[in-house]
Amino acid sequence: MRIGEAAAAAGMTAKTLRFYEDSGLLPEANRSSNGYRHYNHESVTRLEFIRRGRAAGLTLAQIREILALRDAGEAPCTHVQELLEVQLAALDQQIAELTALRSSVAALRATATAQPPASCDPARICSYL
Amino acid sequence: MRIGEAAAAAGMTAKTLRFYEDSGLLPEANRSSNGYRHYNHESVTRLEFIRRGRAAGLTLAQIREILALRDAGEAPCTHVQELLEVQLAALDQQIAELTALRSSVAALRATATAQPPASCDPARICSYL
DNA sequence: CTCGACCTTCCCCTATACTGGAAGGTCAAG
DNA sequence: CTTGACCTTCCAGTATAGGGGAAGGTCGAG
Repeated sequence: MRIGEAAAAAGMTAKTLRFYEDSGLLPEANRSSNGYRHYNHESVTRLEFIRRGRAAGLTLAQIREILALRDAGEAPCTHVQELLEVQLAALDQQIAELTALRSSVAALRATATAQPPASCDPARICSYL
Repeated sequence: MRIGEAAAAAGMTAKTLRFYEDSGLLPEANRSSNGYRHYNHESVTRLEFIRRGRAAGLTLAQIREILALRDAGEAPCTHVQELLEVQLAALDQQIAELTALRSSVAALRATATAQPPASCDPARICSYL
């Protein structure tokens, strides 16, 4: 299949496929005599792998690393597990920080709501914020 | 205090402070007669707020919006309160999305961990990801 | 034979959040 | 008086993940 079809099958654009090829996530595509890239089912599987990795929050660099291991004939499973552990820890950290920030903003709102309307003088900086 | 000292106090670089000023996250700094910016404790508090927001995954645009509420001298307080509500909702949304992503990654890890090593066939893309 | 939908390469642009470095001014210490 | 550590502005580059659009080649349908 040609690039547009493969891209659609993987839920991406042709532009993205060329970008992935340039970025080393895809091998250089086979070309027909007219120079068109063509892809097979395996290519689409690889693209879906990339898409799922992105959806899981992996960077293209991380995905490239996994694919490189696979292409070298080495089972990436241990490496994938390590990457997932790292990703989980990062997410936990991020969620904790965001939750703390939410508390801060909620406190601001609580203070703002508790202010008597009379203190809301447009000429003043709303100091409770 | 001068820019380097304020930056160090907030765990940033002087470059970043100038960038934040240009980006509208900091008001134009007061200058000494020699043109040096100078800052006070309040400035550092603001910088720390920004840093916490960044650590929590907020964009500078989001932080700028929250800070604009702090600075909203002319805004009617009801409007300020509305904006705080919007910010809170945005934070809740962001926390929900991160939490969903975390579940997704945790599920991937669980599947990966449960895979018998024998199924990690180099000829296959790790199908559990 | 032309039309439209594809495809190609090429280069530049987007947004985010800085970072580096050049060229020059300021200031306290030795 | 010079040195070095600051500070100033301005211009340019980095990394990420693509997107826009030009200029041109290819192909099946009408």
